[in-house]
Amino acid sequence: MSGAFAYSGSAISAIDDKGRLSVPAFLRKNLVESSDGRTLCLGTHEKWDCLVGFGLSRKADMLIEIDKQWEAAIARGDSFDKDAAGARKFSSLQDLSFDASGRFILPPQLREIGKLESHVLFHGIGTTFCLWNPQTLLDTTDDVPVDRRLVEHHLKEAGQKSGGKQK
Amino acid sequence: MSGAFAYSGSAISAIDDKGRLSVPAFLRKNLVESSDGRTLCLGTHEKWDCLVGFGLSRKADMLIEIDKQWEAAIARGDSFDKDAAGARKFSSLQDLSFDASGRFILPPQLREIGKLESHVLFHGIGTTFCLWNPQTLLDTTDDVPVDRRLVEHHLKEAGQKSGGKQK
DNA sequence: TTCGTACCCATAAAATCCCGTAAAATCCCC
DNA sequence: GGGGATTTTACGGGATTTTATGGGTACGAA
Repeated sequence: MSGAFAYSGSAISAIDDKGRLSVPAFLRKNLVESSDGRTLCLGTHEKWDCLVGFGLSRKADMLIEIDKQWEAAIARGDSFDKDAAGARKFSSLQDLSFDASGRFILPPQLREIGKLESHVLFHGIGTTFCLWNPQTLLDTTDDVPVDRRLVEHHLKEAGQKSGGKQK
Repeated sequence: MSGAFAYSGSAISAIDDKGRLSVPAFLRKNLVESSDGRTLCLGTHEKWDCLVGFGLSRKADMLIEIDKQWEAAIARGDSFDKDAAGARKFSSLQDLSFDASGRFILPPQLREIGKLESHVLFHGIGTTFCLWNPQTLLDTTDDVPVDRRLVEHHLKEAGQKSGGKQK
């Protein structure tokens, strides 16, 4: 079923002057399969200071999930606020399509909330992946289990590139 | 089935002097599919201080939901007033059609009830979407789970635009 | 006639597509 | 298993198309 996608790995990617950035190649295949096209769902993370992403099919799963909860509740005679559940899950989610070369436009709201500046660290965590400002990830005091050495490596790499280009 | 439409994301849209406003592009495709044409169903929200919208096909789903509630109630030995449920769901609903450029006229009653003034925040919550006065949404004490940062961002954006234009 | 509404045109801004390039990853043949 | 050849990637930049929105106009109902 659609839950068969396990996102893993990490990579860094730059945001250009037009606000575009490319989906790292290692996520792209998964996204294309899971979305039946080049679509990426992006939203704010409920707890962490980053964005979350996944393919379209996960949205359908979320809808089904809510429906199941509702049915279970009415069977018990309990009330269940579908709209509240939906708002929590869907309100920040945007469907973005990326072009043949793998790039999409990062909407300014999400960019601001995710504190994303010049570089974005993509970071698979299983059913979803996260988009971090690498510095934020290093500085965070939240309990985000990542190997800091990896982040530092990516940061160094990104620094070299942009450092080399800014003449 | 028709429930395949998951409305998500948010955007702000302005009401012009004629009372027209445009359906944000990200909702339009869904609406056209779900309505087999350019139709939008709009009504008041049962609990929140906003309007609800969706495509035509959702009306059939709502009937099914009421039926499920009724069946669940019978199974528990409770009573369930289908007519009351129907009235709650359907009486405020209007089918509106939007033109080729995506605009429709907001009926004055709905506009008043939804407290909609110059700008409307469209806000997908899964099977439906909401139309809020952004300020009302920020001020609300109801349990409406939204990322306030998003609403604030949209408000700021809208303020800049209209602020710049009002000479 | 006069209002309300659908339709048409115009425009600026934003999103999408297309083409080019250089670096990195992959292949492949001896 | 090395090293050049080919393919993929990550970007930059320009051209085209879609949006959001203002404003006019014609048509049907009151």
